[in-house]
Amino acid sequence: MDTKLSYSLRELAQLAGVSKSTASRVISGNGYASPDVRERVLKAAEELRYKPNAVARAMVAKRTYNIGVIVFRDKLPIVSHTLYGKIVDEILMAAENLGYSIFLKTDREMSLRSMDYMLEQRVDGLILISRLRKNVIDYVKKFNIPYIMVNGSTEDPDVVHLVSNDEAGGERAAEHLYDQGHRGFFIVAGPVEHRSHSLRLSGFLNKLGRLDDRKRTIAEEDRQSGQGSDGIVDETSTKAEDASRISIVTVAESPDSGFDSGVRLMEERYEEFRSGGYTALFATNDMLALGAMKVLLENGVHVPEDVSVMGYDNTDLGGMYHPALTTVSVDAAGLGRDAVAILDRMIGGQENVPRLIEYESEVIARRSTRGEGNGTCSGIGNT
Amino acid sequence: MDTKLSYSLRELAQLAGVSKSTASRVISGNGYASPDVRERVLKAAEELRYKPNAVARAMVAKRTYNIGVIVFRDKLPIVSHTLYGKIVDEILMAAENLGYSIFLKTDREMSLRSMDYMLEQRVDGLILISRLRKNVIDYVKKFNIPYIMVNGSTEDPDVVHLVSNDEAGGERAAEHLYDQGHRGFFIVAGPVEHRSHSLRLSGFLNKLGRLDDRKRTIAEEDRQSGQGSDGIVDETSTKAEDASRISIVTVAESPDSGFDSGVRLMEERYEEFRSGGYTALFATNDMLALGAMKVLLENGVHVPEDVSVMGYDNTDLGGMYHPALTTVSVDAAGLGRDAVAILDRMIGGQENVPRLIEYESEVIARRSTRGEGNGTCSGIGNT
DNA sequence: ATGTGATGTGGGAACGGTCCCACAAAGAGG
DNA sequence: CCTCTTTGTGGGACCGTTCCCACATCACAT
Repeated sequence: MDTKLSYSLRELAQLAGVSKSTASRVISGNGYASPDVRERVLKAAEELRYKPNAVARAMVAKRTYNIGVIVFRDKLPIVSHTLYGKIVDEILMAAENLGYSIFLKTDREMSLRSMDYMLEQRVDGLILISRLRKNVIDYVKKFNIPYIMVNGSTEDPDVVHLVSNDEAGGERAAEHLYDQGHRGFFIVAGPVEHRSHSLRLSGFLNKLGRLDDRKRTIAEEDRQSGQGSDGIVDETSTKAEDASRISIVTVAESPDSGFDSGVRLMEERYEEFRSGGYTALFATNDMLALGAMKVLLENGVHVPEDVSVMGYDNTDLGGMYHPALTTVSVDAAGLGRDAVAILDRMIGGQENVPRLIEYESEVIARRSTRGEGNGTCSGIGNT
Repeated sequence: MDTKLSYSLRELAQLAGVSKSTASRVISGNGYASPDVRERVLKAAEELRYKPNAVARAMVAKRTYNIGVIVFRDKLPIVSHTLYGKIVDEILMAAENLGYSIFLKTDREMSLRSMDYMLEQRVDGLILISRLRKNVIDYVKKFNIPYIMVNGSTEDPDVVHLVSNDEAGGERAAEHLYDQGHRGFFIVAGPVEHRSHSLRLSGFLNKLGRLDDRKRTIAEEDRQSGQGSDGIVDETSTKAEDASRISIVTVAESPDSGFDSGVRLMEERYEEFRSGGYTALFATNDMLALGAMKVLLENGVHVPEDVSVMGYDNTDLGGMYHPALTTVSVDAAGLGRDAVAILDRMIGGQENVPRLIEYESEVIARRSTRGEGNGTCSGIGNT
C-alpha cells in the first residue's frame, strides 16, 4: 500500500463511500456536498494523502497553469546573467502570485527545439526574453499560443513586447556625464544589432549633440549681447570648463556584450584611450563598463578622479564594485511583473492588451563618476 | 480553421484517412506503418501543424519528463544568486540533454506550497537546492517521489545528496594562506547552521591548528639538533616570517551570508581589524569576502599588499573584481550535471544510486592574495 | 395525496493520447 | 488449395479528472 505512488479520485471515492463525482465536488470545491459527505471525503483524502493529478486536470480543463520562459542567449547559457536573472526572479514571484508555475529554458536563438517542447500544450503561454530573430517569431506565430517578449530586439508591431526606454536612458546618461563637466567621451558600445545597445548609444550621442548645440547657442548669445551683459545665461555656462564645447567623442564597438569583451576592448585600445583626453567612459551595459573599468584600474588609472565610468542596467554587481558603478536602472521588477500579468490576460482571452510598454530608466549615481554618488548597493548573494 | 488552437490525433487520422491507432504509430514511431501510410500521415501532420499533446501523453504514460527544481532561500528571491544561478544553469543544460524540462521555483523554506504544486504529479522528480529543514524533507518523504538534494544542509542518511567537500576546501584555503606566510587571520563566517559555512570554517580552523603544530614540531627539532644542523626542515620554515607561529585567529560570525552582511560586519569591526595585526581575511563565501573587502578598499587598505582576502565559491563576480578575488572553487557544473543524471536513474527505478557524492574543491589563486595569482575570470554577462 | 422545487448524489461522456488485441490480407509451405 | 505465419491496420479500453445531466429524496404548498 505504501508503495503506491498516489491514489486516484476513484480510489478516494471508494474509501469515502461516495461516487467519484461527489468526491470531485468536495476536492475541487465546485458543487454541492453535504457536511457529512464532505467530512468523510476529506478524512479519506487525508488518509490517502490524496493529491489531485494536475495532468489529468489540465487535460480536461485545457489549461495547465504553466508558463514557459525562454531566455535566448548567444553563447553561454546564463540564468546567472545579472540582468536576466533578476527578471526571471521577478517573473517567478509574479507567477507564483497568480497561480502559475514556470518552465524555464535557455536556448540559442536558432534552435526551435525548446520552442517545440513548449508548444506541445505544455504551457498556457510563453515569455520570450532577449534577442530572438524573425524566424523564431514567425514560428511561434503559427501556433495560436499567447506569447510576450521581454527586452527583445524585434520591432514587429504584432508582437506584444515590454522594453525599457533605452533611448531615453541613453540620453539621461549623457546628460549626467555632461552636467558633471565631462567633454571628452569614450563610448563602449555593445552589439548594435541589439535593440538595447543601439538605442542606448543613439540616445547618448543625440543628447550629447543637443547639449553641445545648446552650449554653442548660449555662447553666441553671450558674445552678441556684449561683455557685462545681463542676458539670460545658463548658470552652468559661467564655469569655464562647462562653457567649453565637447572636445572628443569616440565610439568603440564591441562585438559581444560581456565582461570579457569589455576587458578585451579596453586592453586593445588602452593607449588610444590614455592619450585621447577622455574624462568619461560610457558603456551600453554594466558588464562592458566593469570590464573596461577593471583594465583602467589595473593600469593605475583612478576612477573617478582621472576618468568617470558609467554603465547601464543597474545590475547588483555594479553596486558591489569598488568603486561602485554609476549606471542607469532598468525596471526589472516592472518588466517581470507586467510580463506575467499581461500574459495572464492574454491567456484569459482578453484582446485589449497593450502592444508595447516602455519602462522609464533613471540614473543611479554612484562612486565611479565624479560627483556626490553614494556607494550603496542592493542585496544579493545569500548562500 | 485557423482559429483552432491545435488538432487532435483523431483529426489528424481523419485527414490522413487512417485510424488514430495508425496515426499514433507514425507519430510516436512505435509500431508498424507502411511507407504509403506513413507518408500520408506525415503530410497531414505537416498541414495541420500537428503537435502531440504532451499532457495527454503524460497522463497515459504516467511520466511527464519534467523535473522540479526548488531553490530555497532566506529572504530575497534569488535565481541571480551567483552560485545557485550557475548550478541552475547546469541543471538546465543537463536536463535538456536528457529530454527533461525544468520547473523552477524559489521558495522560503517553511512554505510547503510550491512543494505541493510539484507533488500533484506535475513532475517525475525533484531537485532541492540549498538549505531546507527537516519538516520539508519529512513532507517530501511521505510522497513517493524521487528527489535529490544539492548543496543542502541536512545530514539525513536517507536523502540522496550532492555536496561539495567543504571541509577539505576550508583546509585548502587555510593551507594556501598559511603557505603565503600569513599568521594573523580574520575569518568572516556565514551562518553556522549552514552545512557549507560551518564545514568551511571548521576545515579552515582545523588545518590552521595542524599547520601550527607541525611548525612547532619542526622548530623544536631544529632546536634539538643544534645550530647548523642538516635535519629535515620544511623549506618554507627557513624564512623568518614563515617560521613564526600563528599570532592571532579571530572568527567573526555573520548572521547572514550576503554581500551586505559582509559590508556591515566589516564596518562594525573595522577598528578591531585594523589594529589586530591581521594580514589575511578569509570568508566562508565570496559574497561575504567581497563585502568585507569593499569596506577595506574604501578605507584605503591595499589588497593584497596590506591584507590578503580570500573567499569561497568561485563565483564569476569574484574573478571580475578589482583586485580579482582568490577563492575556492565549487564544482557547480558537476553538481548540476550529476543531479539530473542521478535523478534520472532514480526516476527510472534504479535503486543503486549513491547516497552521497562529494565534489572536490580547489584553490583558485588570483590577485587578492599575495603571490602570483592571475586576474582572469570566466565569462559572464552577455546582454 | 400529489405536484413542485430545492438539495444532494451518481452515471457517464469527454479530454487526447498509448497500447493491447483482434483481424484482414498476403505470402509461404505442405 | 488450404493452412500457417507474417505484416499492417483498426477497435476500443484506459489514464484521472471535470462537468453535464439524470435522478432520488424530502419539505412544503396546493
